[in-house]
Amino acid sequence: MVKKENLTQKQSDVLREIYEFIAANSYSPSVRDIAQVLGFSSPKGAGDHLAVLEKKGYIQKNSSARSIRLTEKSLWYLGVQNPSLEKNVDYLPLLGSIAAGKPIFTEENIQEYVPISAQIMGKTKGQFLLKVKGDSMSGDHIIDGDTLVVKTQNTAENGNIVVALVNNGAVVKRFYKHDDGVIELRSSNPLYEPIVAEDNLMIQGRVIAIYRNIF
Amino acid sequence: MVKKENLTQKQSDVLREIYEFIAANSYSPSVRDIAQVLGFSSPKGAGDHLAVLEKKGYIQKNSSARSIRLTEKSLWYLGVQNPSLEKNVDYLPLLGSIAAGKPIFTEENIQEYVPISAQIMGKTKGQFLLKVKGDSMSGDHIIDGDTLVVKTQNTAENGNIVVALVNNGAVVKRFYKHDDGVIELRSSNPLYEPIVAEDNLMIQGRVIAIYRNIF
DNA sequence: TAAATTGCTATACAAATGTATAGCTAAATA
DNA sequence: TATTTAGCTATACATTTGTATAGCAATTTA
Repeated sequence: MVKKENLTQKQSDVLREIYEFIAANSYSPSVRDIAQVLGFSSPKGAGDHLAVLEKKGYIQKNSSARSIRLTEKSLWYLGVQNPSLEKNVDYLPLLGSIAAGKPIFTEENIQEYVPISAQIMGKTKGQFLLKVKGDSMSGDHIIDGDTLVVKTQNTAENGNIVVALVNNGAVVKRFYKHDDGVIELRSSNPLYEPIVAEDNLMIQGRVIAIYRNIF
Repeated sequence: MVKKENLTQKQSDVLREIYEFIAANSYSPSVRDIAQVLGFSSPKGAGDHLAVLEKKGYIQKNSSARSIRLTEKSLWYLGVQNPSLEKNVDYLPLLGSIAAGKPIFTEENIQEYVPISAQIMGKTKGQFLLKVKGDSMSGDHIIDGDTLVVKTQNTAENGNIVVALVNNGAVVKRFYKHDDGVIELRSSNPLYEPIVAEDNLMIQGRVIAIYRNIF
């Protein structure tokens, strides 16, 4: 499961209501609009939530009327697309170097939110981006600097290219589970030895797409 | 020339200002915001223009603060894209099988327009997408089914991966020009013979990025 | 256990905002 | 020529709106 604990349930409700309002009206709700839908009798309740949401980076606003804007972070958090007219773009978090022992979707791990075409990508719920380091998967034509689109999942089928967390951090490998239960993570470059099952091996997701810039 | 006579110059100015404001702020201007930029000393001047623009179908609004929305008609009129999307997404044509002897950017060639993240792609002017067929470039880790992002240009430097039009259609190859002027298009898979210069060889563009779906 | 945070109610207020009234000039139209 | 339309100025006003003050209860954190 992806960790989304950065917001409380109430804060999440408020954020979702803002999204719903903008999706329906194409302009931002007022503080009182939010309070009314959430059942608050005072604008202050909603106003306090807005302040928290802004501090945590989920919205932007200023002192003008109806000036709330959803950030890319909130679009990813809600698992929704940009509410403004076109329905083609999703936002995926680009993760930096993933350290072992910590949840993968922590604040420090997320470098930026990248808009991705839903049209060529399909549904992007629970996906993230990861930069490839090294040439251990060159046999699968995945090379250093490539950006991977990873679908979050904690199991895999034999032969899947997965992102896994082992002792020394995150690795990209082909997944194989033997009959005796031993898990093997194979590089597709023969120069690299396979990693054999360890207790603390955790599958983070499956690679479903690759992006590469050629300069 | 497309007729754009449905609006007067002043009305057009007001409409453009609304667009500029939304593009800059991601929320609608107030009546007074518009009046100020246009140099009116009264909100009524701007308000009258808004009423006309709404009656003519260029905007929608209600009595709420900052509730102006641009219609598709106005986006077309101004020759712009949705201001909230324009920052992040460009549309690139995905070309089908390119036949020799015809211009590359014909209507029949364009299968669809794919929204592409400008953030990971950079400037996309004059670019197009092309599906790879065959494994002749597998040595460069470009394989069958990959989608190429191609920058339109009719020259290339040695070693560039280019899209070229030869007798039998479009090919993706590495470009080399010898001292004697002979042009050689090399596959990176040794199983394929190089193509040597022909009179009707035309460079269409250079490959600047690759996208691949893994199922 | 003490302090901070969350999540509100109730009330108030100044500023922002949409809209109305009245009227003016210049240009276009009938 | 008379009338309408476009394009404003000046002023006013009722809401809408963001925000502040004061306070309370429950929960979480230190």
